[in-house]
Amino acid sequence: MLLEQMKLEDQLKTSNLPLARKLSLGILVTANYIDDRVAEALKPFDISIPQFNVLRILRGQKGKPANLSTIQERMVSKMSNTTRLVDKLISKGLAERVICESNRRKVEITITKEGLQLLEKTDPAVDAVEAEMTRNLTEEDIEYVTNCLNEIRK
Amino acid sequence: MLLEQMKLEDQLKTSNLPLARKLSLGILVTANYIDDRVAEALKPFDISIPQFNVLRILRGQKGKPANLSTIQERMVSKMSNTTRLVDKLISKGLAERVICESNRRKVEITITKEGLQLLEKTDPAVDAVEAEMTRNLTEEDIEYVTNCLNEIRK
DNA sequence: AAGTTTCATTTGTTCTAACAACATTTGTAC
DNA sequence: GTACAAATGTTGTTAGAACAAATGAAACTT
Repeated sequence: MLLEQMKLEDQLKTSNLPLARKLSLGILVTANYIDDRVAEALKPFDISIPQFNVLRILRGQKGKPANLSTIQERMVSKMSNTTRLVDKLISKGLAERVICESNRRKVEITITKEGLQLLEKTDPAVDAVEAEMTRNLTEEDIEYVTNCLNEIRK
Repeated sequence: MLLEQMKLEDQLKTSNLPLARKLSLGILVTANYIDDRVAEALKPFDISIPQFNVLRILRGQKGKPANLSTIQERMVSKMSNTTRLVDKLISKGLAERVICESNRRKVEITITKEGLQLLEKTDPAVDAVEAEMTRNLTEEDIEYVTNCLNEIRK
């Protein structure tokens, strides 16, 4: 499975692409790699990455309900149809949705006990993947790269 | 449009997330950012990013036809259904497909003159986006980050 | 040389994403 | 208070992705 990327890997490492393109390609390829690894770690728990991300956002609320726009603000990808994503979580019993009483346009979404329990099981798996992926990097490397990435998005 | 990411951006920059997660999140968010920017640059030309990537792969063959598996090896994402992606290019007149004579299981895909002309128009737009995104980084920064990304995928 | 395995691609199906149009509630201006 | 605009979600539709099964061609085995 990883061998399938070999050819592109070679291009990235040896070719004389313009630097900016090499970086951009490197980021895209690495993001894909991370997604694959995380998705694999989540597979035993029958949950997709977007669903997992929403669940973590809900947990991050620490009991305070989130409405849809809050979730969208915190998602990594734009997620045009968050409604149906939340539907999925609800149908799995991992989240709940109530119409907000003070502003009935809004909707209050919370994570259920089952959702929290699921995250407790997935956390170690995802943490392990993340730790393994960065095993060759020092703390300084990580800080440095993170800062450079922030510069790109400025 | 960029304001919508503020909340997540804040998390990334200020929060005390574990370093490995901060890096992983940073890469994913940046990859999304790049995709958005490039897609925007390609919009006037009515071509999606996957289609654009295939076209560039075909051009990189310098006349030598590519078969499907070659294309897949060079794509950033796994692309389960490359057949239909190439169909799209063909229906737009940007690529051609012939059955390989020496091994009739294979298929030979080439870029057409129209495809090349399209790329000549998109190149400056995409180059500009890439240059603009890396404007705050030095060559050393880029090399350094690229190497770190390579380490992650090892 | 007939049968089995492997290779390269295609096709079918199901699920998700993107985009736009719609609905409903709230806020504001007369 | 009625009218109009803005905020917040939902739904419809269309296109693309994921996965598995199927097709057809070449290679291997005995």
